Amino acid sequence: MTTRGEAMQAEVLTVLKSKNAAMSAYDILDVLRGDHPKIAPPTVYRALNALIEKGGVHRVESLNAFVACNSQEHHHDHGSVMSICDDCGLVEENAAPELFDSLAGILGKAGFEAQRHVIEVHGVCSDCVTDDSVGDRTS
Amino acid sequence: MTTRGEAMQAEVLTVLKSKNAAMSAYDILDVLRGDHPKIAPPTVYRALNALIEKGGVHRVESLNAFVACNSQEHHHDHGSVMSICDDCGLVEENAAPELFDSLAGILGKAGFEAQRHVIEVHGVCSDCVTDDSVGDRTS
DNA sequence: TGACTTGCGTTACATTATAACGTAAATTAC
DNA sequence: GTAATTTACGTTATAATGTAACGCAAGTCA
Repeated sequence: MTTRGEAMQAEVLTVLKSKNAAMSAYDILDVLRGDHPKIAPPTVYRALNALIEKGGVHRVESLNAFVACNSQEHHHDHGSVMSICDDCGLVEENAAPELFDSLAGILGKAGFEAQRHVIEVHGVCSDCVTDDSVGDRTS
Repeated sequence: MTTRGEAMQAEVLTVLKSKNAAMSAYDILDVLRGDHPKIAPPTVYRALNALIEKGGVHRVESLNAFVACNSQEHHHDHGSVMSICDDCGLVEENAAPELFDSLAGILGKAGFEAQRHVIEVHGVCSDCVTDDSVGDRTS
């Protein structure tokens, strides 16, 4: 195990944390080009994959994008539910242990052995629900 | 409302139904090129989108692919859980009404108004769990 | 039949992601 | 300390997925 690459991972994580919303790999790439004019996609994808393995970043499958995992408690063990506001782009993780129990029951009955859970709910966050205005979508 | 395009939708659905697994839009495209040598991506995507609206096809977000909805009962109203076998590619829909109640509770507390649920569980299906052999993955 | 609407086919391109290769950095052996 | 080894990084190139936009053909209606 080396420590090479961790500098880049830290930079990517900083970029992601500067937003509450998901960013595409190419969004991140554009930001990083400020400091690294010659940076290329594989560098970003490698950093992202390393961060995902460590649990510091989640991939949002339904957006083909990435978010920093800001939750103090690591509910990765039980899994978590992502809520995605389609209005402002806010992405949040919600703990939901009983939901995973329920899932395990349903799929276990079918003889399915679960390994990875993708639970992403699109909708409108509390801020945007009460906000009459429209078109606030970031980007 | 016109009936144009429904022929293509029917063809796409037939292709999808010929597999128990998810297919990418370009997989479908390749099959359709047999009968339609000059077919292009937008034709396939338009047919897929129309089929998805009607409920005959689901998009698998975590695979960037599509499956025919083979369930007789339409649990789309309550939503459904997709199980995806990473070994053989099998994709199945599982009814899970109590799970959606649980989700509604969790997100409702946070003030989130859900509109679309993406619930996809990757793992190994019952056939592949009991099957010692490996590398059976279709494609 | 002619005016109008709808959406299809096509071209071109945008977006997302990875294969592959040479090399530089870190590690280990000596 | 230096050579051998391993690791993974940067780079180039390309693959895979998805869509904008335009002109025209099919259907609709007067």
